[in-house]
Amino acid sequence: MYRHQRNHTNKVKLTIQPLLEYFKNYRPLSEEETNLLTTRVTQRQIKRRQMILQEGFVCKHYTFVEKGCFKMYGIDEKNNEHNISFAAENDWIVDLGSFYSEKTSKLFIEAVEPSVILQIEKRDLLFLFVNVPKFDRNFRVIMEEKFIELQNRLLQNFSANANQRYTDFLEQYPKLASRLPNTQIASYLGITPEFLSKIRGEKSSK
Amino acid sequence: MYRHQRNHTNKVKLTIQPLLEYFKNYRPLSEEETNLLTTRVTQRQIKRRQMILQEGFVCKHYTFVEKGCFKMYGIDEKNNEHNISFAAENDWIVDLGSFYSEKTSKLFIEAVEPSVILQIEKRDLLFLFVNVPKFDRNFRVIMEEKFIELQNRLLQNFSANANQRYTDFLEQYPKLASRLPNTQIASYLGITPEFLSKIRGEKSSK
DNA sequence: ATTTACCCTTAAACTACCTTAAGCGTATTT
DNA sequence: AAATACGCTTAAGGTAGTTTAAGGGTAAAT
Repeated sequence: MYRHQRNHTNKVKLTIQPLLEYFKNYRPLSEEETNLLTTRVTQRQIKRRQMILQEGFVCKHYTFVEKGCFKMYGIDEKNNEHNISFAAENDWIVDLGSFYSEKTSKLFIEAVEPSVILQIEKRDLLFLFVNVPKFDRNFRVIMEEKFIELQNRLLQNFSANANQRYTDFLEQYPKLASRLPNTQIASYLGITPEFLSKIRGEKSSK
Repeated sequence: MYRHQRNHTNKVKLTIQPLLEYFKNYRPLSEEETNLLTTRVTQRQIKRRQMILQEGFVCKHYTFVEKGCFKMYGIDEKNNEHNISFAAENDWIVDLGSFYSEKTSKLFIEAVEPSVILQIEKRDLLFLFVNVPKFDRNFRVIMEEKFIELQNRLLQNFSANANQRYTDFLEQYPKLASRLPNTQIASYLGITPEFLSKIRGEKSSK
């Protein structure tokens, strides 16, 4: 009964372990660094379809996904959603532009599954960057990885057709592909759900 | 006559000043840090259309543009070029994925103007990251900025049509727009030169 | 100085992908 | 348990952008 660990907000008993494990892929944190981090993150339980960022608001948190899955998307003038990214377990999600500039975001971040997250506010993250050089190091590497991923995606969007992009998505993110509805995948690929359905029909008939 | 400062390679007399000025936008380098950097960069003069990276080779250098302009692009199976990015004065250009993984690149980096660059090799950059925390800091911030820029571009490619994208490009990069041929801009926008020409015709007739 | 390569444009035929609409099955909410 | 919203599919008609081809202008290479 997780109700027992809930207070009147959506905060839950803090377990930072997954984040520490995650950092072991980079430069692992010392005990002291862990303590500095622990006092500066907040753990939250998020319901399906709950938004942790809405268009018109400033993105106040850098979010680490412990459990569940999120999508970040923008809405165009015809009211179509366009998925910029997904984030499942052990991944980050944030509108970095809004977070640092403190300007209102044009994006939404929404849970596609019931989720548990760790959040850091800007002042706390800056504190860590200033006082723990290892955070500069780790986040430099993390940002480099994210940048490479994003650049590959951009190139693929230019040079491959929808069928190719879908095929490659299935290969590259099999776990995401199996836990997300096709509508969400279509939006990520930059096509309509109807067209994805057609592609799927053609593929399976082969 | 710059011939006097050239040796048998394309190296020229080292002037690192523009890079130091550039770092003043972040955490400026001390004299000692400047010395460490200076011994680890190589300055080169690059001719128009000369390539500093070709598909099938490992990207060995992190490149800072002192003068001139470069494009990075991929070629699809129909032999069409797709411009991923441009870099003019005081900007970086590198296939980050290939640079760090040391796997062969799928990209080309080519000078679109006669250029002067500073290049750092991987072992030297890693040396700087390890020995000068300020480099971790500066490149973390640089990567964050690059990531934000790229993410905005991806979103725009999904949510705006070619006309919009072209209009926004002219606004956002007026200097690039005036020094690049339209064929290169079309490739960056993800459309054919013919279609860009049509868009331009429609715009100017208004 | 001449040649060659590149750049821009126009236009007609073509295609990948979108729009709209409708029907059906299955989660989710009440 | 019923109602509602969501997800997937099919299909017809529409549009943004491509392809191919051709001509003329300008910059680069020899």
